[in-house]
Amino acid sequence: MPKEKSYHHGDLRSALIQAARDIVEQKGPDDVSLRGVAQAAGVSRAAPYHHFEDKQALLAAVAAVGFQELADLMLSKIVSSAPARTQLDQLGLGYVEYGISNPLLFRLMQGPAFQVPGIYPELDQARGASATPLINTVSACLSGKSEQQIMTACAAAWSIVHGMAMLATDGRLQTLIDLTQLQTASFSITSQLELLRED
Amino acid sequence: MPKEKSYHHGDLRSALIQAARDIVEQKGPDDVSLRGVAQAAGVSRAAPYHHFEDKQALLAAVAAVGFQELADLMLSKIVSSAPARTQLDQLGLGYVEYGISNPLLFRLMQGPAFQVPGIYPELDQARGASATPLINTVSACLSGKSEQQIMTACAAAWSIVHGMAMLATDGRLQTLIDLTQLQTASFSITSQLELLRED
DNA sequence: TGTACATCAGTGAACGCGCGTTCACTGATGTAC
DNA sequence: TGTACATCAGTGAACGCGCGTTCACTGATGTAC
Repeated sequence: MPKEKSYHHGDLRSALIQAARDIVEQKGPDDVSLRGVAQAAGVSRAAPYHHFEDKQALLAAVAAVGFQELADLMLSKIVSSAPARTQLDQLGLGYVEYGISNPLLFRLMQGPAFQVPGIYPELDQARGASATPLINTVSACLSGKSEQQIMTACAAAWSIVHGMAMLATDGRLQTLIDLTQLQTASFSITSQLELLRED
Repeated sequence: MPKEKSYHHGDLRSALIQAARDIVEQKGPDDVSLRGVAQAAGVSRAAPYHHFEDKQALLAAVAAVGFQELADLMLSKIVSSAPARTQLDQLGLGYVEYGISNPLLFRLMQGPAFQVPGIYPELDQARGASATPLINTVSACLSGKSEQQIMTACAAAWSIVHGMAMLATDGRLQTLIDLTQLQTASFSITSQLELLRED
């Protein structure tokens, strides 16, 4: 989309985010270098500094894109006519699926550096947006319950999908179960939990 | 325990693991340098190479210690006279508690580099030992159920405690619930899950 | 018990590398008149 | 419409740094006789 051989790039900021994202997914968050990103974008080493304060700011922008995509995927899984509890399953599967589809980007997003609020507002907003649907749906499932019960249930629901995503992206879950069953629409996360109840 | 001013250290291998562990917990897995570890152990930069093939091997040894501690803590939480389902809660709380108590070491242990089996046998064994109690206890809970059902329940149980530990160490769970309730013996992980059932 | 010698666990200096970042610069763009 | 000029987005060279690792070395240890 940019002009073929212009001195100015046209949309270098987006190109850098995309290049960084590709490198994160190919080599892992720890092996991303600003020089490599600049090279992949076909630009000099110093060019990124016209668009990002430093390396961390670029990675934060990548993480923000990830959170937006995560929220989009989760919401796209919801069948709005379904009961709340089914919607919760759908959201959860979206969460896990995103992690499995973008394992190293997911790792970047979950890194400790990007959990601290107040540093990158864009990231804060995207992170928050990815949490909202889950909270809303759990609330819908437990309407009438106390605020504390709802929050605790949110923590449990979030924990299980987060744990699944993390373990699966590490290949650790595969020693126990066949991951492809997670991708099928008929699989229900919450119903698996019932196995753990006393019976 | 080593002689006060000997040329030879005495037990440098253990001292390096301990020093590395301290630095991991203080500065994070990504900011550990072999030079820093050597310095912390009061030894020259080259000394570690007499005990570890390279930096990665030292970190693998640190991770192995972590998995051993994790397994020990989980097992220590079990009250053997309790019903299997209670034992499962106890194990799970041990898992979460270890993660919260050793957040950065826990992160190191869960890093992708140390999930690949066959490279560091000692690490493989420790990692396996930390998984066994969970599998055994879930099996006891679901005796009579199919192998696949048991494995799926293992995956669910592991996922939730893993997710809780990871989210809690990032400070993300604290926005929802008060973590101190996790530390109380009366808190039951599996019973929280029941909130998510339809009712 | 004493001595020669192999082995082991340290030292200290150095190598080479990739990295984040800075700086003076230059070409392109857009705007005021 | 044409020109002067401020501003912006690039370049390329360089700085300094910390790192993992290697290598020849040396002091301590332990063992054979």
